This record gives sequence, structure tokens and C-alpha cells, in this order.
Amino acid sequence: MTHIRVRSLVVESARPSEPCAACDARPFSVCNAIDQRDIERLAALAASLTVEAGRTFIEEGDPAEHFFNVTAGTAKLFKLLPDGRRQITGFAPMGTFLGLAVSSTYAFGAEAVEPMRICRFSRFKLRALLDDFPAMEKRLLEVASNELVAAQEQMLLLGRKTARERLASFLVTRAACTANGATPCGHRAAEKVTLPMTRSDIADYLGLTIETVSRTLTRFKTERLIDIPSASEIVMRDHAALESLATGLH
Amino acid sequence: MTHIRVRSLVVESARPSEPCAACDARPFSVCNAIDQRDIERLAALAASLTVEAGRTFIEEGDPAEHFFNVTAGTAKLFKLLPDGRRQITGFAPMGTFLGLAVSSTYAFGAEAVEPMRICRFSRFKLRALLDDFPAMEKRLLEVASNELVAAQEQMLLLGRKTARERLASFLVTRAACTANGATPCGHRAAEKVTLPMTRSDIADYLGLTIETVSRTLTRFKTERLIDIPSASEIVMRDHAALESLATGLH
DNA sequence: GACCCGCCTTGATCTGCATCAAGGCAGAAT
DNA sequence: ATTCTGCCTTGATGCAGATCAAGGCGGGTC
Repeated sequence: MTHIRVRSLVVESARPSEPCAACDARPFSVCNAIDQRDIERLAALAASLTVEAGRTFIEEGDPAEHFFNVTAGTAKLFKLLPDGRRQITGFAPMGTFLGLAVSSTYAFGAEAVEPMRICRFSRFKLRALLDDFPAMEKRLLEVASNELVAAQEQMLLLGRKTARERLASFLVTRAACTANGATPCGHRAAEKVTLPMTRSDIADYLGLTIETVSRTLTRFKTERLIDIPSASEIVMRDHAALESLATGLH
Repeated sequence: MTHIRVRSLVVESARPSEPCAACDARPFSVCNAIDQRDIERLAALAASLTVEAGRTFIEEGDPAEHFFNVTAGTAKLFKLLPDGRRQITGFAPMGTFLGLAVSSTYAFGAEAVEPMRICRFSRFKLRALLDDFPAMEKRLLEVASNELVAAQEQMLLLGRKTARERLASFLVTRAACTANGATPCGHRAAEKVTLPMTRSDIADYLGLTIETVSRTLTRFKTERLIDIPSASEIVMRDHAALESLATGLH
């Protein structure tokens, strides 16, 4: 396998045969708005990259030259204040389309939480291609609308929920998204939730500190709401109680 | 003028002659993506409504049957917790398009801060019309992208900024949006900022309490950063200092 | 003009979460 | 096997902002 280092990311020469056709992420992604026979045009634009865990592949403020599609692994999206305070605005699992923005620079940074594979498109070229595929543009609007709804929910969490409610919301949402079968956001709540991110990431996502996250989780454990077999695994023991906590009922 | 009460909103029979053509909000709105000769098709779908200050015209959780366009006045958009805690997720000034959502129910409520005029469209009919006007769909995607960026900025504010930084951010953003000339979001910072919303609204927008908002503003005053000629008017005396406060520099 | 009613300001006190501090633990390197 | 290192947990203390409480102020009504 040939690797070429470009801007500190590993670029693989796009396999000529089945670049998009055999993509694991396609069923979860905006790409599936384009049908089989047109997919090659999209594939021609895509560069497949590998991103190692911990690597920042979008730098806030950099010129926004690319769109990305997460094909494996998870990224965290974040904004920073000059003194280092960080707000993680979301996690981007497989299938997530990144880089929607009208501005010419990225409004947020992105860093791999786990080893990732991403698909990279030239913003300029994709824009031209979108004119030919209104179905994909429609899909993008849907995606953006959904993210807007999620963002509003997160504002409610950050502005008005207690630490307990935030953690409960986080776990419940994760459980819904990790659900059995489909990886990104199925609809049956999972028993076991895997947390690929660190406590620090969770804290920065929920507007708390590491210590509060840790304490709150251990308190949930003593209250028999969850089990914590390992730091990155949570078992939901009382889903109903967590859900009502998440919605603000005590 | 004929008024017809419908679902506790005042509906005016759409003036047959110039419903959209002479609309004040059009230059600021997604409608301007549709050119002059097609605007009548849009106008045929629109109902022009008057909303009195304080009236809720979108109820969170209600079936989402309509899209709205704010043609005059300002609305607050909010989410509630069962015990009454409220997060205002944004203010919608003239030109704002409301109701983007894939779900069949509204994800947020909307209430008039000032007397408003809004343009109401059937979701179903507008969706059909959008297929004929890809330019408008593009515009919607742009709008949604911009709101997503704003939402991320607000998450940073809610999750990581201090009360002083939140108020400073709020004032600076308002100043940019109230700027001279164009009402919604010009690009020169205004000297005087008008706040049509109450302290309670500001508090619920910034994730604070009324008291903290009030105290912080009076402290800004004693520090000569602002003047407060009346409760709903703020004069920016030291814009630079407020801006650096807003970005987290002390 | 007097009263009322919302809204805003200001002061006193409380508290949930942050901060400071000290290990514990598990996987990686040697 | 031992040490190291990064991450996590737990405890003690502090503080920003919430809560509780008491007027002030301005605009509307009678």
C-alpha cells in the first residue's frame, strides 16, 4: 500500500476500482443521495485519508478548502478561547459530513478521538458537482436542519441543566446513538454505551470539569443507575430514571 | 381592513396586488433568491399575519405545519424544561426564516418580543415549490449553515464563558447586528444598541439569572464600558474593551 | 394626581460546581 | 518485573453566580 504524506495527513492513492461503491459509511452518509451510476463522479473528487487518534485535521480559522466525510472512527469538533478554554460542540461519528459553512474559514476545529478514515473533497469542485445533484443538496439541508435541532438541545443543556442532568442527557443520547445494529443513531436504546472520548472531552462537551464528570458518574453508580465496568464503558442499569433525569424531572 | 381570527393569530387577507413585491424584509430574506417574475407563485402561498407582543406563535412539540418568515419585529426562540427553566436559543429579527426541521413537530417555541408581522407558508406546499427553485433551496442551506456556526459560538459562550464575557459577547454581537443602515446584521458596529427584549429574556439567552445580568451591566457602567440611558438602550463607550472581554481576554 | 403593576436594581446569603491537591490504576516502554 | 505516563478518581476548599429579599422606577389606568 502506498502512502504519501500531505499536510501531515496520510493520503492513500484512491483505489481506482471501488472508492465509494464499497464504502461502509455510505448508507449513513449524504453520499447515498447520489445513485449508483453517478457515484463515480463523486468518487473522482474524493481523497481517502487516514487520521491517527489525537491528530487535528481541521484547524479553526484556517481557510476552508475542503469538505470532509467521516468514513470510520470518531472526531470531536471544538472551539477554543485564547486562554485555552475549550468547548466541544459535537462528536462526529461515521457518516458525518463536515465543513458546511458559508465563510471562507473553518468556524471550528476537528480532532480524531479514535483512529479515523475520512473522505476529503475540494470545496470548490464539490460545489460545482452539487448543482448537478439537487438530491444531495436537499440531503445536506436535511443534515444541517437536524444538526440545528441538536445544537438547540445542547444550548438548553449548557444553559439550564445541572451537572447530573447533563451527564444523564449525554448517556441517554449516546445510548440511543450506539443502539444495537446500526452504528450511527439507531432507534432502540443500547444497554452498554462505549465512550471513545476521554473524561476531559466529555467535560468540555458538557461545559463541566473532569472532576465533576467523574464524581457525577460515580454517584450514578452508587445510586445503581449505571455500572462502570471500565472507564470507557457504561452500562445503563436504570434507563428510565436516567431519561427522566435528562429531561429535568428529579 | 378585514381581520380574521385563526388559532389566536390575526390573519389579514393577503393583499392581491403586491404581497411580496413590496415586502420590507425581502432584501434580508431567503425570498430574494427568487426573482421578480416568479415571486407571485411564492406570494400565492404566503399568508401575512400580525402577532402582538408576548404572543407565542410556535409551540414546541406542535405538529410543524408551517414555515415562517419574519417581516417585521423580533421573536425569541426557546426551549423549555418541564419545571419551567427556559433557554432562549436565539432572537429572530426581520428577514429570519423559521421552521427548518426535518421532524414533524417543532423543536422549539417562538414568541413575539415586539409586535410582529410574519409571513406563513404551508410546509407541504413550500416543499413542492422548492423543487422548482433550487436557488432558494441553496439559500436555505446557506442560512442553515450560518445558523449552525452561530449555534456553535453560542455553545462556547454557554459552556465556557463567564458572566462578564457573556454579556460583553451579547452586546458586541447586538452592536454588529443593529449596525447603521441595514437593520439585520450590517457590518459596522453601532454606537447605540437597542434591546427590545427584557432582562429575563437576556438572562435566558445567556444562561444566567436576571440579577446577574443587571449587576453585570451596572458594573460595566461603573467601569465606563457602557452607558445605560434607559433599560432598553445601551451605549457602547469602549467597544474595544468589550470586544476583548467577549473573546475571553481579560 | 394617585395608584397599580411589571420590570429592573441592589443587597445579603447560599450553594453547586470549580479549583487545588493527592493518590490510584492500567497500558506502554524498557 | 519495574517504571513511567496519561488518565481517572477522590477529598478539601473556594468562589462565581444563584437564590432570597427588599425596594425603586416608569408607564398605564382611573
